[in-house]
Amino acid sequence: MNYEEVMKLALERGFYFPSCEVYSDANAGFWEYGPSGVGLKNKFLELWRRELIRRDGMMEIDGSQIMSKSVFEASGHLGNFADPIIKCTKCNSTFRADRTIAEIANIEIPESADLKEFDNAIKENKIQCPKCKGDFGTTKKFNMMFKVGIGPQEEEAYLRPETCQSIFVDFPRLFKTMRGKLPLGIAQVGKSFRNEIAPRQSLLRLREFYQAEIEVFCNPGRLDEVEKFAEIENTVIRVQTDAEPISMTCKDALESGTVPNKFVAYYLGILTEFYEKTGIDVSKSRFRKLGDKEKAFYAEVAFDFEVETTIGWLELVACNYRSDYDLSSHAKMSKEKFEVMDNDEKVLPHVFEISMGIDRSLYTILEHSLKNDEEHERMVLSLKPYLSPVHVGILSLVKKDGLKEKTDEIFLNIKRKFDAFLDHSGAIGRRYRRLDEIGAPFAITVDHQTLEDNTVTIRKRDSMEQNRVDISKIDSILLESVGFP
RNA sequence: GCAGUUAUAGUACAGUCUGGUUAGUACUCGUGCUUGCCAAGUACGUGACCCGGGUUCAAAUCCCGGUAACUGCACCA
Repeated sequence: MNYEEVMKLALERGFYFPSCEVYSDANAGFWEYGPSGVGLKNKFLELWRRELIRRDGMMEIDGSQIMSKSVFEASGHLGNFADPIIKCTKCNSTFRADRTIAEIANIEIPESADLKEFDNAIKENKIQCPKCKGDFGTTKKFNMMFKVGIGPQEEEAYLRPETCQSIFVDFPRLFKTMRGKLPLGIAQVGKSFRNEIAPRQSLLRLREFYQAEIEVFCNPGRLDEVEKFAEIENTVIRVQTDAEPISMTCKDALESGTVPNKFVAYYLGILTEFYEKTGIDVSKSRFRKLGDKEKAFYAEVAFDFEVETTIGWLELVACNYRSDYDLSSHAKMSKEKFEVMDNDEKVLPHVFEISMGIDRSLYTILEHSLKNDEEHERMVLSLKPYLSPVHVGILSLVKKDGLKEKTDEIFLNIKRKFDAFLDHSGAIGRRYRRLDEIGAPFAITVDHQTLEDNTVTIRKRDSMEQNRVDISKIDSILLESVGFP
């Protein structure tokens, strides 16, 4: 299904909707999750924990969203996360100063240069607005971080633009107190904040968004000593270095030099296995190797995990080899020691990052799962059962003759074990359709025969097929069918 | 941020050009009846003119400003 259909479903069925929508001063780039969206998100994260965190023996932390100025001085975000920007005084269009100067006058000025250099270059080369030939105002820095004032003195601090900085600054304590050993993965789920110039397309470009980030700390001298590589060596990943993505096993990716070492190949492998289990069609995915100009300022090698959707390729995960960029800057700035012992060797670990955009992932899951079943005139959200916000609908065929009471009783018995939804009202078919749209894989229906022999029917969402089972079997059937793989 | 388009119930749309009665339709949603396993029928019901200002006797409708969404450009650490 396309973006519009997903949007309609999101609005009608409580997946997500605009924030503060009853007020006219609501800002762009802020959206909220409704009950169905939260259900999906929680289960997605549980899968993430199972498939990546626990599988790899990582630690998970939960850090502050507001962090001190020094953190971002060290991380480079105060310097590099800002673009030099020029604004046309006539038509108000905004341009990147460095790029515009390079394009028109063919002069390369690094984006971190003093702002006066840009102003001088504009003056000397008489650079004008490419759109309207108006004059430019002075160069300003636009920083994408939200600044906040702490306490009555309004001390300068920032909302984090990525969750991983807490992982870096917490690393020394975690390594010591949690008896860390390299390689060590530390993960975090939480919100990040970026003051996007043009937020667009609901969950796809937000100013406040969820990330699930993993930072794996490793000894740079041992990137090919990865025993667990055997687990994924035959896993097929899709890698794009040139024009088209190519399917290859992790082993082939490594041996052909497409991926630099076993360490990186291992994580690309388990990441692909994770996404396969979300129901996203990984045959439409690619790890796109980024060129020097596209990479983030901290990245040495970078692969973006992208998935094809009806609105084009979407970047769901950034996989960056950040080397010792972060730890060495934090060590320098804080004057703390970030080196650790790896066997007999003292090393400043390097970092490989798997930075996942949760909101975009959820959108992609919805788009890849939503099907129009024309034969039965219904929309079906074919979510993996373990990701569905509602596991099972509990329905009475009719309300009367004691069926309602019997249905209530069944609901009472399972509502704490499963995400169950009780529904008595309206035509049975309509209730099935509603459950189909929020992706509930099963519906249990109580009918007159239930009162006679204690059996109910279980309807499957995708096939619409129904089986009659004993009430005592419901628990074990659901347990098996909606459990995580 | 620039340009274009748009903004009416939960959703999709009509009405706006040409200002004037109780803002209409479909689906949805709620309650009853009916049927008794796939959006049926039936009756009743809930529910909206994006925000602010102006013009006018009178504004959903005209004018100005704002906001948001969509498309394109630019931006995307």
